[in-house]
Amino acid sequence: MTRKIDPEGEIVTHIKNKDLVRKRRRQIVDAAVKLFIKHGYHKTTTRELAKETGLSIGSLYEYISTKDDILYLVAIAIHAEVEQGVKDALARPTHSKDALAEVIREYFLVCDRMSDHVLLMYQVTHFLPEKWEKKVLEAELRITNLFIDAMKQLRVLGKLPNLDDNTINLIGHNISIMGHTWAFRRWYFAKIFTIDQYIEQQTEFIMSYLEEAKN
Amino acid sequence: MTRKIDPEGEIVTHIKNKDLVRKRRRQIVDAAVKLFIKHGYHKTTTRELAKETGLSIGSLYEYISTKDDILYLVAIAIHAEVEQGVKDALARPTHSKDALAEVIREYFLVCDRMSDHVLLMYQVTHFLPEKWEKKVLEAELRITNLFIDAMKQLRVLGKLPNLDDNTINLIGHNISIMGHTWAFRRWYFAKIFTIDQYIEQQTEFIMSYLEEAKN
DNA sequence: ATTATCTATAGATCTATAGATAATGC
DNA sequence: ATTATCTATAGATCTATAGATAATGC
Repeated sequence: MTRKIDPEGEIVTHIKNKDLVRKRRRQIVDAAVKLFIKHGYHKTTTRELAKETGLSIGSLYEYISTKDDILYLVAIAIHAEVEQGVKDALARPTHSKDALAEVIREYFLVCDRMSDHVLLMYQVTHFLPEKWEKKVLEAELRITNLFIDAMKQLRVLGKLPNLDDNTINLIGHNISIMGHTWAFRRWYFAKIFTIDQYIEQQTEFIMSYLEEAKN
Repeated sequence: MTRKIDPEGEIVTHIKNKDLVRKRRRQIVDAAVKLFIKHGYHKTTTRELAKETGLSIGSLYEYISTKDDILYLVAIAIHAEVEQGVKDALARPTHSKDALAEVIREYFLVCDRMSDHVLLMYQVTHFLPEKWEKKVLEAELRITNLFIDAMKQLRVLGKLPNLDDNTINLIGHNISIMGHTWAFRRWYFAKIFTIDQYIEQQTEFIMSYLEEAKN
């Protein structure tokens, strides 16, 4: 079920050894995430990237063909990590009586852990070459769909009111964005909430709508 | 009441004529907004900015002292425009029986008109020198506070349940961000909603919480 | 022999300023 | 005389590649 995403196959390289390519690109992504978060994409130079990766610039350019490629690798890696986090939560047996709340909670915790990454995505997605921007938006949508599907399942079970699809879609996106919101409004929220309080309040907000509509 | 914000006083210039400074900076901002939206801040060169503004680079640099200054002028201008839009809505006599819904509606419409600007802000706020980033976040907070104050007023009038301040703050931020959401998830929402439908649905979402809590 | 890595640098910018020129006001 | 504007360019990068060197496998 957990479809393996292999985006790297699309970035050209002259290196024959596939495992090596994977390994080096992982190094590149790790270095890039660190530097992009610190200085942003545009202000990070390929030289700095090479240095942080531990390769020479020459070698770096054997594994990618343009600086944009690195941005794409980073974007995909971040989305994959968030997606995995949510999927893990979905796979785990639910202790809470409310499965949806459980998923929301795990997702918000992922967003909390990865808030620098979330901010980075908002900064740079738009700078990807169109073809790759599309891929990244698809990844984003895949995550949102995890919430939407969870709600649709509950709807079938009669545990949720019979909302129409568009409304459920909207709620899914709202959940997704409320996670991001914790990341990019942390400068404010951290003054009045812990992450747990934030989760509790937002969950209540979402649930109250889903409950009320039931009647 | 409508406090005049004069951020420009803080950017140094050798030009004596205050009116001229205002005029030229307005030109600069107009050019910059256009180019930044099109190519992003980092990829827009000072030469392009000068050309679009109609000044030589030399002259451009008489009105600002670094490229960052231009970003700051742009950020403040955009926030001022959004803030003004919402304030206008608040000042207007309410026809709707629900004052809050009216304000939300106008705000969302502003976000719809200015969605490119909203996206731009998410890209660049973090690249402002710290002192100015702070100013921009304050501007953002001022807008959010318009919603929060509107709700607090309703609370006093007994038209809203007696929610605690933090909860109202959170709802205020949610409203603020739902406006932005239309901008940065337009690629998806435009497929399933018109802006009017989006407003209606999100308003219902917010209101249902405020109503329910009343009981 | 083949594959991976490195050094050195071409070539293309980009920001910001110095110093010269034009416009404005007394 | 003072204020505003322009031209020309210094000085500093930055991406990407060519061609040389080192490591690996038969």
